[in-house]
Amino acid sequence: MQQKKEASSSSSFARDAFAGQNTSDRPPLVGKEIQRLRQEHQLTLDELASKSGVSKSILSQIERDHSNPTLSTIWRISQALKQPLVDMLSSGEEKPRFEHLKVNQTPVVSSTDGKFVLKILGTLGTVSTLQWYEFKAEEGGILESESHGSGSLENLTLVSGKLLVISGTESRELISGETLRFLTDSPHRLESLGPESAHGFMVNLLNSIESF
Amino acid sequence: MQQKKEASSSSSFARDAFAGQNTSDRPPLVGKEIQRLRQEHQLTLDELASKSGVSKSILSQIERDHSNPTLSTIWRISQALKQPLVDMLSSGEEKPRFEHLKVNQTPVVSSTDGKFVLKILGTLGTVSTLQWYEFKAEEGGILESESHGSGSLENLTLVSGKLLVISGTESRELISGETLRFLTDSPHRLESLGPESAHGFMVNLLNSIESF
DNA sequence: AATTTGTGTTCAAAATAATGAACATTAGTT
DNA sequence: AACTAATGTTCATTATTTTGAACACAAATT
Repeated sequence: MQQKKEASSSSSFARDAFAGQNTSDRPPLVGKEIQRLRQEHQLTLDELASKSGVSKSILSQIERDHSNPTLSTIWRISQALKQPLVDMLSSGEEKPRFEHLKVNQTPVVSSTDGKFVLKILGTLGTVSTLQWYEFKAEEGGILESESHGSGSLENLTLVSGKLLVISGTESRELISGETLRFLTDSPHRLESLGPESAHGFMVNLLNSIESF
Repeated sequence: MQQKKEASSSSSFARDAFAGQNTSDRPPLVGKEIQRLRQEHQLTLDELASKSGVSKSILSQIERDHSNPTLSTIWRISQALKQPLVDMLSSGEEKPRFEHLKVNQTPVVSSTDGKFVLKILGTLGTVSTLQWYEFKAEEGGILESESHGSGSLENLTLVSGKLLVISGTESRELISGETLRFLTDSPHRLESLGPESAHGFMVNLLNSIESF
């Protein structure tokens, strides 16, 4: 179960198979990105190895694209670098696109207390690629949302009122006239701070790889 | 570390190490997602195997999370399923980021008489063209637009006021709260009828639609 | 019912990713 | 310069993914 060509070089992976730059017909080359992140964190290979549990020899090879890492290896590295796995692979990945289109009705969603009303103005795509909304919320009105999936981007414009936006561990306060864009690949929450009722628009881009 | 049990089973990967559901302290389990996509595309393991170049045996194992796939393997599968690689790994990833646009950072376009003000809330893409706007128009304010190209669709929501929309030979009158979708493959024109100033929101999809 | 056809699962073997130790290479000190 | 410390690369070995063929099972056909 061993021995073939390549006695000296431990692998023929990248040099032979993936010589060129990633032109989206080859697996993404994560090497340079990982190296960049490691150096940004001021870590040596040894340090990253002990932090991630991945041996430094394979780290060295991966950084030079001489090895084809497994999912768990990439994942352990991304954890050690506190970088979402997805971001490490996204360099040189495909761009957002719109596929099919089907225009639906415009349903209204409201919170249980009726204080937050969301009007879906339009939806694009069979797989929900794009949605846009108008919303109005009385003081204390809250909208809780689940994750919309990786790469999802929400664009919120507040016409009037005051709004608190919480996404992941971060939060922002919006005042009238401001626009906020944020990734919605984690649960998030909107809260109208009042006293004036909040009124605004939202455009949601689902599965758009490119962040802003 | 050395010496594992498991003589008969080809791998000890998932059953032993990643038994539970992904609680974001383990590599993402892509199996179910891949299987879902394959079935959505109505492909058998054999068909996906030949499309992707990945052997069906390993496909079977990956779908049941009995193997820890290689980056190139995941990538080949994602290509065959026409699914961005990143989306297949999306379960259990998070990374919220914000871009906060202050009031004065929002570009504004206005007609020469200053009666029609268009606020560009956001633009997506050098690739796929999507734009959305907020607008306010005093009585008599007019916005004239050239054709946006075949298949372009404009989605207009009026928050307040009265608006006349003319596209090609057709025209519609909008009142507060209404939404209008119309093709903009010919010159078109918006006019605020007053007396109250018109205020609304627009989403423009360029070259992405056949009909609605 | 028996046979064929289609589909997913397991098996033994081969390819290769991952590991720890040895080696090479640079950078910093004496 | 020579020595040392720190960092990255290569080597030999081990562990695991990947493959193609054989297998099991079910659905459809005869």
